Amino acid sequence: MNTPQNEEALVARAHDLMGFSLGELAANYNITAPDLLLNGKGWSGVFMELLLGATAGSLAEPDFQHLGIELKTIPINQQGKPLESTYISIVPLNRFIGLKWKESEVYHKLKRILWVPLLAGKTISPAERRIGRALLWSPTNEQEMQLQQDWQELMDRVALGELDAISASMGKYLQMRPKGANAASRCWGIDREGNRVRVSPRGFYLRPSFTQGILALH
DNA sequence: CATTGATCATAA
DNA sequence: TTATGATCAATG
Repeated sequence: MNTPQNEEALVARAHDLMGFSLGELAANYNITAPDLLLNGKGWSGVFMELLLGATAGSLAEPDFQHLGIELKTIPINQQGKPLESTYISIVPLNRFIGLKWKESEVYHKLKRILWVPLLAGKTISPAERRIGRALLWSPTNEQEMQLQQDWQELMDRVALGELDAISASMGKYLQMRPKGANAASRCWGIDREGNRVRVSPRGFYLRPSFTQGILALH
């Protein structure tokens, strides 16, 4: 799939997909949707990248590199309410020295997002999910201030090596939670004395209360 | 029933 | 291992 050359083309392409189920669209590509969501958690996101022509692959950059736009699918119920939090990026546990908000991966991804709602639910298979109205979004000044505050509070703890003092209950909009294959996963981090140590990987997530406000705008 | 901590699939 | 894409499931 070729990549859209501008925002308008990207949004138009996303709107053309509205109303289709992922199974219907997958058939056009001779792709089979996973039977169970458990075994294909990320499938709908990857498939939407294909449909819309994303270019970043597994790079730590916005999906549409030339447009500076990040793509996020978001599961919603019939009332339009998000069913899950939204993963944004990995937490830099070992390369955060001097890191400023505007240089962070979180900021670069959050500054412009194409949200693609998927009508979902426990009884709806991946193939049965239907595409809703896509929405191109950027945080308001007020939202960005709060996001930055959340990020700073969490990263301050990281910088002090106080990972054990961080819980998912911190952060008004942006939270920090485990992000790994399992609880035994390890990456490099810093302890309170500044030593390199093995720690469990974390990720930044947007709370459903925040994304609900975004989707409710339209 | 919303939330927090844990988990699944895949690429390089 | 670190990154992408996310949702699961135990718990309060």
